[in-house]
Amino acid sequence: MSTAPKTDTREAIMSAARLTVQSEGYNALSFRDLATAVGIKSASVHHHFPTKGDLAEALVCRYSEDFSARMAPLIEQSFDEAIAGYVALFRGAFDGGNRMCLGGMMSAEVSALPEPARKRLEGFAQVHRGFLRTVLAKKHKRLSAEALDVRAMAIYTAMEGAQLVARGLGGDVKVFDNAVEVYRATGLLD
Amino acid sequence: MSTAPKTDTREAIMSAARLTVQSEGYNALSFRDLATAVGIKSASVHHHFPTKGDLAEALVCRYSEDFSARMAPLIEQSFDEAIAGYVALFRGAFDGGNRMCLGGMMSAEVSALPEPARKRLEGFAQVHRGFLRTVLAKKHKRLSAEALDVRAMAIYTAMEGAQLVARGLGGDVKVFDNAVEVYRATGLLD
DNA sequence: ACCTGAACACCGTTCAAGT
DNA sequence: ACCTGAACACCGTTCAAGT
Repeated sequence: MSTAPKTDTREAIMSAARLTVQSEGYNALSFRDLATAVGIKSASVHHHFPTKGDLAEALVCRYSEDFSARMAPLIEQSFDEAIAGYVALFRGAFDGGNRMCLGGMMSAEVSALPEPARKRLEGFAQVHRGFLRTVLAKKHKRLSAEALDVRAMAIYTAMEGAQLVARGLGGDVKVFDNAVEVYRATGLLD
Repeated sequence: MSTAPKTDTREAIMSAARLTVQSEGYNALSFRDLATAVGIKSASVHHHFPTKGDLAEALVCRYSEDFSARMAPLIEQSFDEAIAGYVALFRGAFDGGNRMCLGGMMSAEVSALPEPARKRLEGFAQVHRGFLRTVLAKKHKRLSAEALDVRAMAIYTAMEGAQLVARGLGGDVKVFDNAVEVYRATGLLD
């Protein structure tokens, strides 16, 4: 297999870092805490990720891949099911800890990111736009490619906002659910 | 007058801190940089704000007041004008630097905030809910108070999301404008 | 009341050194 | 290749000391 066990130190660092970024933020991420979590010393983390910015880039890249993989099976489903599944991916952040989409968190902290990591953030937005464009295209056969893209992005931004605000209010899933229900009722998710 | 000149050190600290939080984030805010900006020493900042958390609380509180003051004149206008004015308040963040709503930024970094500051964040959400509820009530005479509240919050979350994502994509106002246009076209802002 | 220098335990990063 | 201790300039915070 080309995909080895992959339970090595580098993977352990990324795994621990991802959770911390989602719950505390990138600026709150510490190489020393990370090192302690995986059982090495702070200086050793730099062997796998020369700078914190390099780790940020790897994290956004990996998160995009993971999100993409979880959206993939939804494409074959009906429009309503695909949208519901997409919403569920964001809603899942509230299960077990007040986490947040890593893309949304990094968007807030973009000023701390080096250029390569910012590019990955654009890639993350592309992943959402691409998925939603495909889903929307099923239902809106007459919309132009541009119109589908713009509409796709609006759904993505609305989901990030519902998650951001609900998180700020103590991880109140009700706030998230209520917002999504209005999105649906008013037609944003049609 | 009860409102004195107010150009004292405390105000200077809050003013500088607000801009830094909006552009870099709360976790990136440094007491030492703040001290340098206002011409005192790091330890002196603690005389005005004992802890960083106290400063956070004061910042969210003040920001809520300012936002509320800027929304107030919109209430007397027509529904469309009020919504347009509300959207403009969020759009203004992109003028001069890639800033972000302080409430949105603090929502992402909520884990770093002490309880009193989190309460102020709830107050900030209340300010938006209260304003939008009043505006929506003009148009939707038959909606219940609860329905108006939920709808108001959904508009607030959608605006925060459009700003968050646009900021993440390099402060691209086009992303923000496009998202708002879809919000409007689909009926979320009706 | 308002400010300060010095100390504390933190932070990312670098580097020479180990295996 | 992978790890380490020690050093650097940073961070929030505390405190005794100044005016």
